[in-house]
Amino acid sequence: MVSTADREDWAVLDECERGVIELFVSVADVLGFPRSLGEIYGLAYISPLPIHLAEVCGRLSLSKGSASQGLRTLRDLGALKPVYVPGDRRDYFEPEIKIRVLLYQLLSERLRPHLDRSAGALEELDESARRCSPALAPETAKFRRERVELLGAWRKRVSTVLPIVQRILK
Amino acid sequence: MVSTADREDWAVLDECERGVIELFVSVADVLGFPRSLGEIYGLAYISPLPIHLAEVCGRLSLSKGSASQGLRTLRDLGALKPVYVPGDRRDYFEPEIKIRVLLYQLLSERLRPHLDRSAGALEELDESARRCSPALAPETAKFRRERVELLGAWRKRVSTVLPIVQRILK
DNA sequence: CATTTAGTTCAAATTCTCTTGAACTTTGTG
DNA sequence: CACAAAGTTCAAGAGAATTTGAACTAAATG
Repeated sequence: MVSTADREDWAVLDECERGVIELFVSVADVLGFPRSLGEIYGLAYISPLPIHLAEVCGRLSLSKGSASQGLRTLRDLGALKPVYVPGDRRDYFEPEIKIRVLLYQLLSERLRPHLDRSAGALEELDESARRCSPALAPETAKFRRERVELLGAWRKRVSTVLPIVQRILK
Repeated sequence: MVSTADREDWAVLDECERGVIELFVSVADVLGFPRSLGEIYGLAYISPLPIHLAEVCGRLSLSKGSASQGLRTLRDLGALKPVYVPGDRRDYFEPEIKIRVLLYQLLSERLRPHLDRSAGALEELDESARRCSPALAPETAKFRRERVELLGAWRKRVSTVLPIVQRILK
């Protein structure tokens, strides 16, 4: 084995690469994702070939731990897709570049689970409202029941609109 | 003035109120807002009367600083609306409860500014790509120009879809 | 089967965000 | 005009989220 085997030196990011990565970092920020996710996706996006762990560490100066976690999260989100490279043991990834798919998966992974959880929470809330009612002035109890009902209506509305939005993105 | 003037004791939240507030805390979480915003909006949402600063501090055990900031942020987002109460110097707020309006304002305040900023960033990127081209293999330079162009297409697409979504929420 | 390489895991450290609380401004009251 | 009440501001503290790095597992190689 050559002496430089485990300490490959990766090319420093040029202006254009930095710009693209910066843009994705700001997108990650808006979406509430950690900076490193934006960096990794950005690198994948502007790289002509699939990327792999060591490259991410080397070119972005991220620790192996961060890079590994980041790659996994992005794969789980569907933002990076595994690519099989024959004769190479490393895991390569290329970016999903269809905005429709990206947004669809984002909505599915983030909003949908919350909507599902809240369905259960709303039922419990309904019971809570009922349980608390006797201790309250009748008009207060009524007001609360209405507000809790409204929450249910909101949930329904968002649940209905979500698939439509996803379809529009087509 | 009575001795208890500045140390009013507010009713402890009952089960139903806690439940509603908890739900909004989880919404805030999904949207990447601080917990306190969820709590304050939740309190306003389940309160039959407009709320004010001291009430927020007292019932949610938040500091005056947090409450003040939180109320302002929610007002800026359009999630809380100022209510004038004659003969009372305090600032009262009631919640915006039209989901359409809430979501519309959320999209406008969060996504729109980012889209606008990115328009400028993309132009610069385009120049960057051009500047970096001479130093690259022709096919790499071409690949980059395409990817940068694609970013522009994404932005356009999202900019187009956003108003449509807002209209659907009608 | 010992060694090397790819990748994962997780506790500790770091960094960043949010909250607190005290000082301050402003406005109303006697 | 002194005082009280409402609200703001912001530096410092507390807390949460992210990143690191070292120890680990798994798989390939000779």
